[in-house]
Parts: sequence; structure tokens; C-alpha cells
Amino acid sequence: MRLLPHPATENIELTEVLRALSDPVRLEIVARLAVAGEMTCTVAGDDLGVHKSTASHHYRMLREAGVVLTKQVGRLKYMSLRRDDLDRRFPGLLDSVLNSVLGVGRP
Amino acid sequence: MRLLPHPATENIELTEVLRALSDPVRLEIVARLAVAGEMTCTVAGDDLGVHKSTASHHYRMLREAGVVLTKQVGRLKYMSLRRDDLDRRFPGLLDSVLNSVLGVGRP
DNA sequence: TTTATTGTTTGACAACGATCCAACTATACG
DNA sequence: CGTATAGTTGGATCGTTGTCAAACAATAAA
Repeated sequence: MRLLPHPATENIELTEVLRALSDPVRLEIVARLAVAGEMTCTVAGDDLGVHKSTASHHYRMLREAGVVLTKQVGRLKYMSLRRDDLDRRFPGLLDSVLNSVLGVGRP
Repeated sequence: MRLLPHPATENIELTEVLRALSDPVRLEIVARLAVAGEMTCTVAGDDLGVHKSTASHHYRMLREAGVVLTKQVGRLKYMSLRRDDLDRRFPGLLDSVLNSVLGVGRP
């Protein structure tokens, strides 16, 4: 198991997070991660309506913005929301976004 | 006094709001409006480090995304945050963003 | 070792966006 | 009317981004 490169919590930038969340495809991915927790790229990207290379591009955007954490296990890559990191840095932001997308709050 | 064209509250899209807030210059404008309330474009755009036409471009982005309301009085245009509209549509979102930018909550 | 699975990379392309400059419009003020 | 003020628009430029397709890399399974 190995971790991919991610920005440290204190280096997560608000504008980059907002930018990352401003794409419908990425917002859908984030919503799925919020509901189902950790999941592989294939599952997260199922039926998104975009090519798998496009989805891969979005995974990278999310990771580099500090929104998701990705760890590799074998040939699978598991993504999960960096909820605690985001909440420490921008309190309430992710919750309000998820609330608007999902119509519910934190589980 | 006349109002410029704006999206109705129910037509404000989350991704467009996030996109509008994801630019540093626009975020600074929004922060100023949050602190000082209604202000003219000239005041809101003072010392932003960009050309006035660039600032004008940003005003438009913010207006079309539903973030600000613009009304013209004589040759002045007054901008203000659509706090209530945004809060009804995406509860807590603007507050959390402003909180992260300004380090304080709603006045 | 061959084959299948998982995901990334590279290249190409079109669209968008941030920026500046110059010209323009509209309103107000002498 | 002539001039200053407030802000927008159009053109040009340059970088970014969302997309697909094809090739690739890495790992697991047969």
C-alpha cells in the first residue's frame, strides 16, 4: 500500500478547492465519495458519462486540490474525501456543499 | 434606478457559484462586499492589481453566477452580495467561504 | 507466461478565461 | 455644449481545461 503525492493540510488553498468542486463531474464524484466512503476509481467513475481518461484527469484535479486522498493497493486506487483536513482548514465548507448536492448533512 | 439582468434565485447553480468564487480577484471583491456592504464598482475594484476592464469582466462573472446584485443609479453601479438568496439556495455556503477568507462569521 | 484489469499518460482539439489596451457609451457637471 | 467620470465592449494574446482516443504501465489471475 502506498500513498500518492498530496498537498499537506496547511497548503490546501481555498480557491483551488472551490475550483475543483466547480465541475459537475467532479462534484458528482465527491458526492459519491461522501455517500459511500472510500471507493476505487472505477467504482467512483462508473456511469459518469465521460471517458475513463477524462475521469482520471478529474481524480488528479481532486487530489492535487486536496479534496481527496488516494492510496494504491495492488492495482486498485482507493479514493476518499479529506473531510477532516478540509474541515480543519475551511470549517463548514464541505458540509454546506454536500448539503446542497445531496440534500442532507453529515451522516 | 434600474436593475441589471440577474439569474432568479432558483436558477442559481452551485457549480457556477463555486466557479465564480474560485478566482482570487473575485474572492477579494466578494470579501470587500461582505465587509462594507453595497459599494460601487470603482470602490470594490480599487487596488485589485488588475485593469479596470478586467475588473469589469469579474463583476459580470459574479453577477451572472448569482453572487452579486447590481443596480445602476445615475452613472454609478452599486454591487451587493446576494446573501439571502445564496443562503436560501445553498445554506451555509457563503458563510463558510467568508469565514475562511475573513476569519470571521456573519456580522 | 500469457491475458485481463485498473488506471495513467500523451497528443490533439476546441472552448473558456484572465488579462491588457483602446475605443466606446452613458451620465453628470460646468 | 464641452468635459470629466464610471463602467462596458471588442480585439488580441496566452495559458488553462474538459474531452476523447490510443498507447502505455503495473498488477493480478489463469
